[in-house]
Amino acid sequence: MEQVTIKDIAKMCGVGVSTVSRAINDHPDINPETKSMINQVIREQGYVPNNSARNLKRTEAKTIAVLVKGMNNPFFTSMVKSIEKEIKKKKYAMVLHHVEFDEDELDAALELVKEKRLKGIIFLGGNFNHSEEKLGHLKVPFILSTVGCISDVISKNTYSTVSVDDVKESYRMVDYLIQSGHKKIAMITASVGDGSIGKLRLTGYKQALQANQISFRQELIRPMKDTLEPYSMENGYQVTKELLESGEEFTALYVISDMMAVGALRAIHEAGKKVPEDYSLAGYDGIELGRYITPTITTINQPIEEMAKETIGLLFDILAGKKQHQHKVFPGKIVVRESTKKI
Amino acid sequence: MEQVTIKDIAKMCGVGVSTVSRAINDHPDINPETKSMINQVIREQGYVPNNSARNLKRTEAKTIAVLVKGMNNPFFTSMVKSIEKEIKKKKYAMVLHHVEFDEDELDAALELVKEKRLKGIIFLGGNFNHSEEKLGHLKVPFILSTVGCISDVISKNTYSTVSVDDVKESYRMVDYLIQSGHKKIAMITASVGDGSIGKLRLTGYKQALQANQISFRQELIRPMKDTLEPYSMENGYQVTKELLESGEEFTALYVISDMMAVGALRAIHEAGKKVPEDYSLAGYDGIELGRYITPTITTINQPIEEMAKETIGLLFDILAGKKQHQHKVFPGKIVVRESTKKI
DNA sequence: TTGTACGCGTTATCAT
DNA sequence: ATGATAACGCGTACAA
Repeated sequence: MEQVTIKDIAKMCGVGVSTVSRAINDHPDINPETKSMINQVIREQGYVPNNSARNLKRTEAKTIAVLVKGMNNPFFTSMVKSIEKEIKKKKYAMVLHHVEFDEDELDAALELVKEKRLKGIIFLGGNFNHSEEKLGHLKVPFILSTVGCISDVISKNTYSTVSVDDVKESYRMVDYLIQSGHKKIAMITASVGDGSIGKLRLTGYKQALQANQISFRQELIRPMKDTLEPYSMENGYQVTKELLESGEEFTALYVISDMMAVGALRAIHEAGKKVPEDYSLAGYDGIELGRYITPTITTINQPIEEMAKETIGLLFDILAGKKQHQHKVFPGKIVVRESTKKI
Repeated sequence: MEQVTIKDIAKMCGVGVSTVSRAINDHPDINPETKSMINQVIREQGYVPNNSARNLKRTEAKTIAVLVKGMNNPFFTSMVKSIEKEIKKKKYAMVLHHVEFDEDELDAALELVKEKRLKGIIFLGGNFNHSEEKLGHLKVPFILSTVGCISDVISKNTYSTVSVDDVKESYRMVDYLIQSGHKKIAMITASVGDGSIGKLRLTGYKQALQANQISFRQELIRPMKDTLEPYSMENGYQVTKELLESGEEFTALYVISDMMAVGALRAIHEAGKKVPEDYSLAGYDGIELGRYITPTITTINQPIEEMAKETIGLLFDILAGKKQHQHKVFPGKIVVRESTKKI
């Protein structure tokens, strides 16, 4: 595997390595002729600079990383796209990295920082309950965007967050269902062990019930299955199926994510029932699919574009020393579509 | 940004760097006591080895890369998951890399090989029409899995392919529609410029028509829009909408991908028509969503699991020198669901 | 404008 | 079992 290096190119061109380096990196101090000659040879040889060596040598690179937990959720896909657009505007490079639900995003971040000389990190999704000690090792500024609850152990001024108020938005949705005449509202939420987003949204649910003098019934709360992929259609499908078969009465079903709501939709259909005639169905996230599926799904829309803008804007302001770490909360928007109705 | 290096750890432990290195990499020649002592310090300091330096020094790494073109298609997500499982079985590491539709996957591959010392590459999706010259620079074995047509300029024994026969499977689907009594079959295919998968599937369509003595009508062929994201729901939605508004008559609509079929479904619904009562609808890919949406979508199922297994198996056999490059074709399977009916 | 030489953090090789 | 040291491929300060 005789890989061609910068030295080989230099030799072939009869110049020094630094000259080749200058040609590659568009340095000013170089004769245009030598430069084009070198580029010619580079192309012929199919020479590609070794990124490892570059990263090793470079003191700082204009790159920021985006770490996504849970690649299956299309909500994050949209988020990443918006973020990427913003990063490109700033003439920075983005590296995208997925971590599985059972992986440690902080470990991944720590590695990436060393490897790529990152300027900053954006975490998307997941829970992020890490010890302060370990977090202390992460020296670059980072922003938690759409991340679940953060253990309050960590002082809030070491990082930023950008998200919607999950309790409030969840409240908004449940309250809307109640105002629509629903009293028996079932909910599919995160698994019991999950202390994050699922818990917050459940809190919103409880508050809405309480504010409307409806008593809370544990039987209506259905955690997603640990045995299936979290937030997946299959998970929503199975849980809904069990709910229906349990015979538990309800008129509305509030599902913690749109993807799961799609599964719920199918389970209801297969049970011979209709949405919204027999059951109203509400989701959360505002993914694209919710607008295309029939019936279209009533949901809480997270302002993806704005959140992405804010995330990047904030990160760069912090990098420039213009701002301190902050905790931005964006208002969600309830989008009423075909899957819910008044009763 | 004083990052702690292996030297610092060595100094702290009062040992040499090589000893630390041995501790990190589970080398045999090391005293268990020193090893645990070193690991202790490493944890305390939150030391993380620099991957760039490792990759630079290492002669070979047990990693293979998967390059995906078009991250929005859930079909690839499943494929990647299956592939990852297989790679892990072999005790190799996988690096996943997304490239946009307008990026050059070969450039990305060339970079990655140098940077990560890859053993092999798997390309997923896209077209892959590269010059033989440029392809020659890619020294590691690679496999094209579910990739569109490959320019026949390149000699077939420099790479492997694993895929279904797009012409045949497309034929199968269209023939099924014809056997179900459909004669006016509209099709949504790739944009005109795209000489890949779209073209092959169109060929299958034409052949099926011909075999059944149905004349081909250009008006029924609707390319996806270049202005929208390829293979997206929105694209399927818009194209179907135009098709319906054009007044062109048809009884079945065959869409080149399930994701676009979802968009088509919505467009038909909004036009006040029903699937399958007014129009039969068929997709291609066999994504999970097709089983959950109502009506469930008749489609061509690609045997993801088997293809993933074969892809990895083949790659490792080639690496071991046990096999030459091959071109495996898997049979697709038509899955008849609710979205089509006999007329 | 161009070339030489050093160092980035790590692993591999060789002594010890 | 352990330590010193030479690479790995590149960017860059400095000399020419």
